Amino acid sequence: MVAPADQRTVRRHNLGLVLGNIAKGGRRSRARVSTETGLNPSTVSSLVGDLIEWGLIVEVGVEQDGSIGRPGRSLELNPDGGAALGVEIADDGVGVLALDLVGTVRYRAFISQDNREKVPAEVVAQAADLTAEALKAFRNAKIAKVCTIAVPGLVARGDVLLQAPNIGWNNVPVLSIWRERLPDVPLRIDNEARLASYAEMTMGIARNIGSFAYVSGGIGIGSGLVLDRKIYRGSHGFAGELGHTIIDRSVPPRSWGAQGSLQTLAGELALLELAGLPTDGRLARSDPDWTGREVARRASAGDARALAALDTVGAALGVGISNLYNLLDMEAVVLGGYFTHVAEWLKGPIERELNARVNAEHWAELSLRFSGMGREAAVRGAAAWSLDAILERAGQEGAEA
Amino acid sequence: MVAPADQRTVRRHNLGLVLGNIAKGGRRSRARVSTETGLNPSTVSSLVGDLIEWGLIVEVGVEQDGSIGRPGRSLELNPDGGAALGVEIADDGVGVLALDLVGTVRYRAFISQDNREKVPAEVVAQAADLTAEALKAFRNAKIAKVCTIAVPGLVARGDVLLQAPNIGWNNVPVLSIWRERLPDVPLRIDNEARLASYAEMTMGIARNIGSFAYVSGGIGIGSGLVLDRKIYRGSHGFAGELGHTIIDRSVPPRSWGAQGSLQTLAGELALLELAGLPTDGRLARSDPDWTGREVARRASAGDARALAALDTVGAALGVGISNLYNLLDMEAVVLGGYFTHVAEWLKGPIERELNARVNAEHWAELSLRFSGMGREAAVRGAAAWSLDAILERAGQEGAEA
DNA sequence: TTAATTTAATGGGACGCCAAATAAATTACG
DNA sequence: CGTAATTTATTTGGCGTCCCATTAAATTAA
Repeated sequence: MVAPADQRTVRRHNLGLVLGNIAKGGRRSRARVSTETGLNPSTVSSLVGDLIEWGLIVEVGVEQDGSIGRPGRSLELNPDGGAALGVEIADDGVGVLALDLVGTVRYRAFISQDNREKVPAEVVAQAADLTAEALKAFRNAKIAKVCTIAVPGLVARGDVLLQAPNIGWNNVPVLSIWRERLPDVPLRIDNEARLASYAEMTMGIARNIGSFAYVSGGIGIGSGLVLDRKIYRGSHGFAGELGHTIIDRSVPPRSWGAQGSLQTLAGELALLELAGLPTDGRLARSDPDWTGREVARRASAGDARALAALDTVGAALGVGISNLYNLLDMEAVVLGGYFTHVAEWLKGPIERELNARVNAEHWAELSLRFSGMGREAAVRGAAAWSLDAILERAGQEGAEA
Repeated sequence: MVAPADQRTVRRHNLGLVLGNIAKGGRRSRARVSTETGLNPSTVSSLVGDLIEWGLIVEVGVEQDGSIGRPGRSLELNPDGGAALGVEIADDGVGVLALDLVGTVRYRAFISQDNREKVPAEVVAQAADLTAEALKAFRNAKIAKVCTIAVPGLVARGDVLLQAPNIGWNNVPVLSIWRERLPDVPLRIDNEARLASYAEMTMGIARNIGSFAYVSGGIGIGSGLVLDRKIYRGSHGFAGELGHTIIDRSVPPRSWGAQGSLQTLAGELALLELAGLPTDGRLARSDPDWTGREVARRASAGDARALAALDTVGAALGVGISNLYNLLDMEAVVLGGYFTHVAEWLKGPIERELNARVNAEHWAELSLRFSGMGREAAVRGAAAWSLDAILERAGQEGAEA
């Protein structure tokens, strides 16, 4: 069922257009907003007037670029107009990142701890406390706030963490725990890889790319799909389980995963075993960067087993990615997680497989990239997602009143 | 870049809303349109007035349902308001289907011939001639016409058929050949499986399903992805190559396809070989239903090799579909092509694999269905796609003038 | 025959965009 | 140094579109 449109619809749309133009393009005059959006100057004046009145944007002096004519009055998002919060619950700790409306970091914190041994409700409460702390970085207490939590598992209906195998959580009612602590901060929950992909799209290596997949290497292999500039979640929110995808049915099963799935062939444990390193070492220590760094160290030193392991893992990953391309025909794949530490050795075998298997390759240039955000990808994506929510809601709600 | 909105935007939107309501819901009064769309009765009157003036809808008498009050005046799409044409170029022939705006079939034809031996340009010309013939079924020559061609291969930029392995075509400039013959009929080209999926969504077994995949079994295995009620084409139009997806890297290569791809393991040729039937038999005869019917006949008769072959093929297909579910989390998969003829034997092994491999299965009910449209799926989808194009364009263009 | 009910059309008001005119602030140039 | 040129922002008026309230029309119920 599609909603009918009326004048308010138009206003809302154009408010969002102006706000988005300033948010994405940065400081600029009304005149520039007018030419870039295609809206009439007088309309822009009117829209900007509303946005200023609501405290979303501010006038910050005049533009002094020495050009002819009356100088424009610079508009900017009001930094104190809102708090965009991102929280990450990972196996090795809890992190928080707070952005103001301009996108500058106001607060950043990370508590290192092994969440596999913790009680889920306590960790969520901890995250809420950390968020409350982050909010102190904002003077005005009455501003718009939104928080997004990145979790390493499946989320159902946007409120319950159904399953997070790496930290052993099941059916954690994240939203209701949160509401007890911070009832006035709206919360959204989403999968870690999905939010990381959002970070790559908004401020990472996948800017200006319409459709891509972010593939994160850890004990499991998660992925976030961005199709036509929108996060794709699937009908029930379970999309992107690339690690469970089967690429080699005939391979004998391993102790840590399904037979022939990408994650048993290219996950951290596979790499460790192939490289002759103890797999229980990774499980014991909770540093997610250890495997990548250690294998990279050995490969640099010329360790034959490490090099062979990377070739094998890269080939498996290449097959998985070729399946992605053949199904979804994206423009790029961004690799994150442990993959980034061993990028130089993975690139070759992955591209070898892509070349052999992807038909579209002949016509379309597909691009393989590695994330540059390291461990922060998920929190940053979460905060960016919150920021978008605030801006979107602002444009909508303003038009109501 | 997003376009600014103004009053015309609103009018266009609401025109589309009214037109769509009548198109999808069938004959109804202005009052009903008003309550169902949420538009004010007076607004609906005004919109309907325009649509009638432009010849898109007509008033057909009054509603005589015996209920109290003044009876409504029935509105309906004007059957003679447009011609929606669908053409299919398959390996075994060329078909055409013409719908009027109400969706009733006005013309239907199929020329049986082996297109592998034909010159591509001639076949396209043939299709154009057939379309010209179909147009004679419409009295008014000045109505809106749109034609969509379904082709068994990859289409680039919506105008060139890049590659159709089953009929051996490459780089056929379909659109320009068409323009020489029928310059006044706008043409769209798309992949056969993609259009078949559209048919399943609009009038087939996938009605009311938001996200699903149509998987078509032939010599190759093609698929059409519908995500959130929209056909997904990918960045370059190559999405849905499920057949090229690797599910069993370790399997020895076959003569007819890539090593371990779904299509070498579950395509027609694999089934024939496993069932002990000659594969060159299928290639020689150009009846796409032969394999399915023959194997079904043997399986019904208790032929052990045929039964074993179906089990093997079903298992491979099950793995391929489980990969689809794990990646895209759809609500259903619709099987078409030769699969429909052997549905009863495939269902078991497919569901076995899904059960074992799809994680989401625990929470979401996924559904496996078989197409009921047979060979007509693609043409019907093509015609339906044309119909939608006409209606959409009508709403847009009307508002311009 | 009258009342009740439902449908469709009509007129007035409000909203929001655009276009044109006006005011404001700066540079360019004789 | 003063005027012209240029660009920015605002104001005013007109127009399109939707909604609301009213009226007219067409039917059933009593």
